[in-house]
Amino acid sequence: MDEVLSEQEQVRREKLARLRQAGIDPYPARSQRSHTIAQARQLFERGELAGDTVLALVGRLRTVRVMGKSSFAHIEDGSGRVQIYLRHEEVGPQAYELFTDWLDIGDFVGVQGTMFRTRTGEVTLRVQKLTVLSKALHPLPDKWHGLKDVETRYRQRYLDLIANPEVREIFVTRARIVRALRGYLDSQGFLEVETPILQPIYGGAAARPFITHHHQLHQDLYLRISDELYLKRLIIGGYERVYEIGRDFRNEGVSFKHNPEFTQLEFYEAYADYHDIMRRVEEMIAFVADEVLGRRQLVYQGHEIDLSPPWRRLPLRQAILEATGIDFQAYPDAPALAAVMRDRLGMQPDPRSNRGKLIDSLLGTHVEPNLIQPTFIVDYPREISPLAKASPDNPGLVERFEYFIGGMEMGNAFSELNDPLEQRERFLEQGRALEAGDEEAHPVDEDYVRALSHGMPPTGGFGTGIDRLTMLFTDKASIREVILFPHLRSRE
RNA sequence: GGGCCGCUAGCUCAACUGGCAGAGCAACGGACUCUUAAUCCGUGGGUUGGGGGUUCGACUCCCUCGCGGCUCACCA
Repeated sequence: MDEVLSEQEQVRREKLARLRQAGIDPYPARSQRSHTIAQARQLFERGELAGDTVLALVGRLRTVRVMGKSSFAHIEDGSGRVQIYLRHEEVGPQAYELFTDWLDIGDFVGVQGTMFRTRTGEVTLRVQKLTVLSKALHPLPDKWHGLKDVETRYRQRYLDLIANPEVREIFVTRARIVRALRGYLDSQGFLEVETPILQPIYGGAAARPFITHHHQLHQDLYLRISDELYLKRLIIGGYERVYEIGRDFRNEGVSFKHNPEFTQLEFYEAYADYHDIMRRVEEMIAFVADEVLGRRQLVYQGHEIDLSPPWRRLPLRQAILEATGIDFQAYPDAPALAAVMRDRLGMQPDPRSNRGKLIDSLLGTHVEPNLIQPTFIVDYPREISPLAKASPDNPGLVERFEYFIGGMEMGNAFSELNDPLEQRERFLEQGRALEAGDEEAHPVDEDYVRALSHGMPPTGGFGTGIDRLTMLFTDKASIREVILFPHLRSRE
């Protein structure tokens, strides 16, 4: 493998070789650390360090200022940054030469010394001993402008994290959101479970799956598109409250709010209906806001949003009527609805769409972008909701809601269909759609129907995208900003 | 998949109507014992995303391929 090295890489390789010639291991296994940088600063600033206390700190060199026989630099560890100060007469000629000639910005070092304050007041470690912990062979991005190239930021996220501290914050916030969700659900008696990612039949959402293969079993398997059908089997099994936070995979287009793999929270609650779930969801999200932000108001893409319950509940029919003037109840079949969408709105609906899909596209194009404040859109068409219980007063609708914040769909829920015979009928309807070319229709899942036929209590279920919640809480317009390693096309 | 925009030194960006590819940071050499985007003097560094074409001459115009961004379609 003939690597073409840039000038700067060549220089660093030469420094590496010189370190080794001098008997210095540029990649030692062991390091000495008495405090994190944040701890050291705190102790010093509180006056809790005797002036002669020697601390051992570690970190990456981020800036270097050599001024003849003394030098300043900043090192950074996971907790923060601190300035270090080296004097030739204090560290000796060998260590001083190591610092000025063989080390570079980006290298990891260990330093031992005492804390003091410079004339300008900056807390600084006066170095007595300096060691190399890891030599970097590639230069860091510009110290002042950082790393801006979006493609490099995603492909080499570590550089993004090094150069752009605010990016590090995003993923701290993401972890806190997940922790808060767990905290809420655990406190409410939910059991966290893990269900299969490799599934013999996919289901629980309208999406094309990724397909893989088990060689020994000679069996095609699907990466799950949702956790739903397994979690409901656990309700059947007698757990009354279960949840799972995990990765789902959908073989669909990539966009600012879609990544092929994404993280979803789903929970299922026996003896709850979709009204109960709405109350729980608004309570849960408000709890997350309290935990993560310390308040229930946030700004998303310039919109001030208040997450305080109760959230608005708006029937889908009314939402579409208000936004478009079209009452979908007045159009009992797909061709009639498609015609009015064309004539009145100038839309060009896919002629293969069923009525439910047409209604859903009206929601997506004319309603969703304007749902800035938290809103539950309730009562969806039956034909796009094969796992939801029918509405008692309107057989064409189901007890389902989606919730929207900041113009984005954040999650989906319903009173779960627990009539096994009706469930089989719904699957058969889906099967016909699948055969007719709807690649996102559900396949028939007889094993799930059998599970239902052993009896599932009335149950409410809910799913929400962790990635989109993180977008909301970090004010990011693109899902790639909240996924550490978003999917990108391979190079070559 | 369609449309638009972009890709120039390790990083951030320039380069007029087609006329010698440049700056700052980083790097290298030198000066400098309280600097902090250190400063000062000097030096090197380019397949201008890949390939092809037009032209006396291409970063610039044309074709094509790759990757990315935005957007539409699609997508709970």
